[in-house]
Amino acid sequence: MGGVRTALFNYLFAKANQGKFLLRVEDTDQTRYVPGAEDYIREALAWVGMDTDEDPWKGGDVGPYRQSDRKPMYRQYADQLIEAGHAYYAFDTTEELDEMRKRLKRAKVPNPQYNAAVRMTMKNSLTLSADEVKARLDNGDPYTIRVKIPRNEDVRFHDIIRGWVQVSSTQLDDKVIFKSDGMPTYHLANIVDDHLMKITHVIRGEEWLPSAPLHILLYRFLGWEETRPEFAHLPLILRPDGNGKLSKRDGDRLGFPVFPLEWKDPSTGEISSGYRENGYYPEAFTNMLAFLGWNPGTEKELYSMDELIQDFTLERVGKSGAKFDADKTRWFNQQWLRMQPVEELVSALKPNLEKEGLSCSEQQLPAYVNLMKERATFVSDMLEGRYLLEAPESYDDKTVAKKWKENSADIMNDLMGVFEKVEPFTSEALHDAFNGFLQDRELGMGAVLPVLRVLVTGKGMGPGMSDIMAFIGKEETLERLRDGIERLSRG
RNA sequence: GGCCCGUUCGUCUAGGGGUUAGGACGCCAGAUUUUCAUUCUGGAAACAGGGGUUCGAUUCCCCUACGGGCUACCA
Repeated sequence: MGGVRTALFNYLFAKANQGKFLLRVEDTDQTRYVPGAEDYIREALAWVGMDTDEDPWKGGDVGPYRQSDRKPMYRQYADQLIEAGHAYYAFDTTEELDEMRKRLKRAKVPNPQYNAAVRMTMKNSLTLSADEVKARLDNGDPYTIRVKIPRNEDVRFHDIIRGWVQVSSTQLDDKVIFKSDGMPTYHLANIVDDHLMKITHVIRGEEWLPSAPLHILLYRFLGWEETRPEFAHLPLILRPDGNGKLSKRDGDRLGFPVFPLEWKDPSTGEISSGYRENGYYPEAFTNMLAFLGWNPGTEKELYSMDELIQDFTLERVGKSGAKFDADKTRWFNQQWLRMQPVEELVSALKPNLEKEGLSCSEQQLPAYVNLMKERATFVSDMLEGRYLLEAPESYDDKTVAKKWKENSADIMNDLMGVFEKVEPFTSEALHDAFNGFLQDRELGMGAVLPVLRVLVTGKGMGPGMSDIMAFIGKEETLERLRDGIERLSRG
């Protein structure tokens, strides 16, 4: 959901500014390839209603839209950087790098990195002779290409959300920008692609803030400063238990889905539940996500996607991380459920009823929904009203224990007599008949109604009884009463 | 450890040099409803701490504390 929110903010910003929203798949790390992930992303975006203007499937003017398909495009920029003296070949093995880090750690170097201070002690084209470098290259020895971070220079850049950020280049390391497998790392690929694809705004999570100075430097080294996109680093979504940022690995352990759609990890087979499968409206999900870090500055909280587009600005995005709140998410869903037209709720409820083996006539469905929707957060909550469709199999123990008295059977029998004469069997008529009965017999509501309810529905709570009885009809009502009286009388 | 970012009710947040510091979720109480839910009314609940600047700081600056992020041939 963190990824969905990042996409959402990008989408809203693009749409609010008459821009285009394009999807680029950043799959430069082949070791992390996950089958099905692309389709999942596509489906998730479709579910929440973010239409892409250009993407790997649809194509567009600046494709391809998958970095693995753009592989041949990157090398020349790495070479350009080497030629300009902003990058160099590095031949260090993993073991040598580990050793270097251990060495720095032992020496208690405050900032142990592959940087200006150590690069002259490593195996790279800065330390090796030109002949040796050429020999290694010709020989096909594995190598990476690293940026040569300038010494002691303040890198300053403006972030739309955070204002001016300044970092000393001394803190930066000579990041690998081109891997030994021939693929660029994120840092290079991202800059090259954003430039080539004419990206105007980089709106991403705060976890990227520390590498933003590197990106600024790369734009400069590549000579693209003039057209460099603007940056906006979004605050992170934090775990409700206050322990770090929300991550995929949190799965359902926190008691709520962290995935928009159900996700089955193809390697472990582990299933993580999704908001969609849990009965959330995509509108509620989006609404909730938008308000994690953004607000319109008014008291309006219920926002459709179109309204979000209308009111969204990056200036109103906050700076601090937001703990995810599952209760509020449910509340958003409840609100969205209520805004649904009855027909929508009817068609959403149908499959739920079927799954439970319940059937309800088309004519009765709207009435069912109207009776139950006020007390539902999810469509499936309306199943609570199953007693509208079938006689109860058991009676709520608590209500029976508290309300079923010696004379209850007699009272109910008399009440049946009253209901029998109600014609037509409407809610209003039943209401009047019932009240008349209470008056005649000088009985209190509390003594009679709960008993009536438990007999007819089996429950201790629910919508108004006259509505329920009118819904199920005279015959069924009387039958349930007869049946219930008998069963409870037997104890 | 180093660097970067952040800090208003429990949570999401509004606000911004002088306010009874506002709203929402959740919680509690009352009203309505026989009940539950809904609805309505009310309530408890916050400017992390210390220094400055100022007539006046929650708001501006610094320090500390706390939280978070990054520190890979991952993104």
